[in-house]
Amino acid sequence: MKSMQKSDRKLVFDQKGIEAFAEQLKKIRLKEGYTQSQLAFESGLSLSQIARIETARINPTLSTVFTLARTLDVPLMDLFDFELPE
Amino acid sequence: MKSMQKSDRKLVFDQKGIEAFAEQLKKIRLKEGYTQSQLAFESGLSLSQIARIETARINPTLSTVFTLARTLDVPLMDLFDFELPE
DNA sequence: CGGCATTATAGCACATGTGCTATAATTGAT
DNA sequence: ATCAATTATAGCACATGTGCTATAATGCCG
Repeated sequence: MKSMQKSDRKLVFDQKGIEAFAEQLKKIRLKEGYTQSQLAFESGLSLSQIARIETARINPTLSTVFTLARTLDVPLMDLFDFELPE
Repeated sequence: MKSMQKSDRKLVFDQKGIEAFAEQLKKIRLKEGYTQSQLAFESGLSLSQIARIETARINPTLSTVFTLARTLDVPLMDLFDFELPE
């Protein structure tokens, strides 16, 4: 049969970049002294979402990242203070 | 009938933040001397997507933003060098 | 004004982000 | 090794990001 093929148009999922961000978030979360659970609660994001981001399973939206920055009370730039791979 | 109601769980769409980012992207795109069309072509993103981002109609993903930063050849931080509203 | 480039909208199909809930796996302290 | 806290996975439903194509609106220069 013909199917099960994925569409051929390539969507954007930058695994390397997403991993770099995951690392950065974790670093800052720990530095600011939050558990994933606390961060989830205080931000209003779901715990599963925090975990998925830190394990680089998803490609979060800007709004989500903005929420994280506000909750962690760090300048937005801090979350992006890393070298973007390739 | 009962429906047409939106789900009550609130998803994240940070209109203010998204607008601030839209502005920042446009500023940098112009400074680097790109038209939306060129940026779309060189990045591999669709032109409609670029327009939707700069008019703050959508909430882009990190991967999309990473692609933009690479194409514009600016450090990631530059795209986030603005004050996050509220 | 006319014509061209640029930007903005729109609608569809498909892929995926997000919340929710539950469960498993890992870690740390004693 | 046990117990508690923390982190990671999983699956569902729903909302929405993205590519594509086409068209409209705007800007700009002659």
